[in-house]
Order: sequence, then C-alpha cells, then structure tokens
Amino acid sequence: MDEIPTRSRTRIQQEKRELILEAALDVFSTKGFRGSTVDQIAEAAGMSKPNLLYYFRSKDDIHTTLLQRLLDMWLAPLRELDDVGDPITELRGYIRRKIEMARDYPRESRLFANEMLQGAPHMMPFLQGEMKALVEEKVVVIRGWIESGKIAPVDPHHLIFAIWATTQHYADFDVQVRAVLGADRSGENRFEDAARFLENLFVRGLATHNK
Amino acid sequence: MDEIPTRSRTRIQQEKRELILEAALDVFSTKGFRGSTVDQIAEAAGMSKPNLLYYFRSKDDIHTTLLQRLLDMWLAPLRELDDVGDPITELRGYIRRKIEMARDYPRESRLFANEMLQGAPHMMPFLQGEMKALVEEKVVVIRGWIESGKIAPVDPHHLIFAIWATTQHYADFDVQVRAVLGADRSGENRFEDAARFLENLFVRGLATHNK
DNA sequence: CTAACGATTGTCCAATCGGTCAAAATTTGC
DNA sequence: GCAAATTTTGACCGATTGGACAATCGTTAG
Repeated sequence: MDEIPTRSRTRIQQEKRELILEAALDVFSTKGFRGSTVDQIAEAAGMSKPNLLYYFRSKDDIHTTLLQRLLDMWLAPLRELDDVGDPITELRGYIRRKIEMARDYPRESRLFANEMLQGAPHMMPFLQGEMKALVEEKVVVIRGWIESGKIAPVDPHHLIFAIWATTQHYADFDVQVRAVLGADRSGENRFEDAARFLENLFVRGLATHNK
Repeated sequence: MDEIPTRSRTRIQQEKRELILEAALDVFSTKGFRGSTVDQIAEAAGMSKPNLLYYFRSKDDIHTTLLQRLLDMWLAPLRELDDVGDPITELRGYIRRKIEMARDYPRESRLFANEMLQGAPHMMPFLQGEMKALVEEKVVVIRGWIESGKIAPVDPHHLIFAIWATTQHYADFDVQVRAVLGADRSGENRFEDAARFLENLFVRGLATHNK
C-alpha cells in the first residue's frame, strides 16, 4: 500500500496506529528522535518491527504524525485566553490550564521541548505562522488590559514567555524538580504547590492596586 | 596510551582537547548525544575522526567531560545569592546573572536541558547531591527573608524553579522566542527586554510594601 | 469450504557509526 | 641532524539500525 486515506482505514488499522503513536510518544519524548529505535517503539507497542512498519511507512512518518497532532493541542490553552473576562481571572485561568497540561501531558511537552532544542527543524513554519499569529492576537488583548489600567504595564510577549517557561518547566525538567524537592516533597501535590505559587506570583506581579 | 594525567599533557594536547570540547558542545547541544556523530564533531573541530579519538578515548568520554565541566559553572549564580544584602537586590542580581548566562552560554544551557529531558542519566547524583544541597541552603536564606517580612511569603523552592525556568527559557527555546518575536524584534536586545520584564515581575511579585 | 484480503513475521540488506590499528607524517629533545 | 616520541591519517571492522520483501498466518465474505 502506498498511502491509505484516513477514511478507508480498518478498525484494526486505526487502533494499531493509535497504539504505535502512544508507544512512540513514550520513547521519543525521553530519548529524542535519533536516540529512539524502531525496535524500541515496536517492543513498547507489543509488536514486531516489520509489523509496525506495515502501519507507518517510516520512523520519520511516526514522528511527523506525533508533531502534527501536537500542534492542535499546544495552542489550545492560549486560545481560551479571552478578552471578555476579568484580566487577572483570565491570566490565572491560563496559568492553571498550562500547569494542568504539564501535569497531564508531560510527554507531549518534552516532545515539543526536544524539537525546540534542536532548532525546530520540523515546526519552524508552525512557530512563524500559526503560533506567532495567535500570540500577536493575544498580545493585543493584553496590551488593551494595560492601557485600560487593569494590569501593570509589562511587555506582553515576555509575559507569555514567562508563563510558558514556568509551567512547562514542571514537565520538561521533572527529574530536576523531583531531585531538588527530595523524595518526601515529590508527591503529586507538587503541581498544586506550583500552581499556587505561580498564580500568586503573576497576580501580584501584574496587579495595579495595592493590597 | 591509557589515561594521561592532566599534569603531563602536552601544550598541543591541551589545546586540541579544548578545540574538540568546543566543537562537541556545538554539536551535542543542538543534536543531543545520540543525534551527534563523532565525524560531525571531528569535522567541526577541523580534524579527522581517528585523530579526535586520539585525544578522547570515546564519544562518551567527550560528553562526560562536558557535563563534568558544566557542573561547576551551573551552580555559580545561585552560590552568589547572599544572605547579607537587601533581599530584593539579591534576587534581582540572581535573575540578572541567570539571564546573562542564558545569553552568553546558550549551548551549555541546552546541553543541560537535553540531559534533563532524558531523565538525567548522567547527572542524577549531582542533582540529588550538590545541587539539592545548595538549593536547600538558599531556601533557608529565602525563608529567613520571609520570616523577617522582607519579601512576601512564597514557597522558596518554587521561587527558585521559576527563576530557573524563565531565564533558561531564553537559551533553550531560543528558536521559539525568535520566531514569535519576529525578525524585527529579535535583535540581541531581547535579553535586555527579558531581564527588565523578569526583574519587574519578580520584584513586584515578592514585594511586601505597596508602591 | 475456499478464495481473497488483511495482518504478521523471519530473514535479509545497505548504510551508518563508534572505534581499532598499523603506518606515515610531524614535532621534540639532545 | 637525528632518533625518539608524538601526532595524523587511511583503511578497516563489528555492531546497530532503518527499511524491504517474500512467505505465512488469520479472518472474513460468499
């Protein structure tokens, strides 16, 4: 077969492809693309290498498919940042959504981080296109909040970077966070603590009124 | 030869080893360990592969040496965080030192990030040992500042994480930052803007007094 | 039952990569 | 200037890896 239209895929094909992508996400996110072997992915998916290559034309095909899927979900939290609500509430919600993503989808975060570290060879068009456009849109919103005196005057771009950095840190640098917090403090409540700290930090850092 | 004591190395050996480490840092930091080949490093260092392997026993040896050197410089900025000065000034200085490191040593930052993404297979002892110890020491300092009412009551661990995340972000996610800022705003002043924003954010976020 | 189609695997191959080695080229010590 | 030591290289090797392929197994429709 050459290229199966998604429409005409067997139920088994759909399921197996899902299974493979799931396994590949595990492997790619921690070992990187070049550090992963098709055999490792196949074993993680519980099938033989030739069988895996029956569902995906190549290792690269799997990787590309994963990145493609990542695009959609990656911008979702920022998309929800809305002009209508109270700025502080909106930003607080954005931080919370991002922290939840770091907690619930750490592998996707690491996959993205790997791609960025390598200079975004596959995602550059996405960064310069869809992502930049969305950021620009939200920058306008934030700038509006500043001009109406609802939040402190800060650089909107760097505000967004700071939220990205602090939240994704808990997925990408999970080992470091765990190691530094120690065995006892490394329970799953570290995301709760992080959320509390970050909301606090940003709310205080952006407030225009005194407490 | 088996293992040359550092003491008895020729001048040429010292220089060539430096040259190789410099080239390897370039390659490893963007392509990761598995994604890099000895040939690439050798070419970047302007020598043949066997010649490179005359100065380092193995690819792994180069990598380990780079990570080893990284340890020293990585904790330096935090070490300087001192108990004596004004808390806000101290923290502001720490942020500035970290941003300068991201600007001046982005390859080292990415090398570290790669190691973390893969679960710190080589640096785990360092994380749990030296790094955790230093953090714990500084946590005590920060806690002291909080108890004496000099900064707002926040979780010291997560404060440190936030400073790490926001500053290193400009090295590790440089491509993304550039892409989102656009060609015009991506001049080298982005580090200045970032520093200004971050100092502002943290100072406001930690202040106990009203402005 | 059986023919057709989809799924699975064992085997193999070419390319890449880390590393070796002996020989050649160069530098150094005297 | 020359011998010893150091540096550099071309050729080579074994192991790994991505992928191809033909053969086999399983399933399903008639």
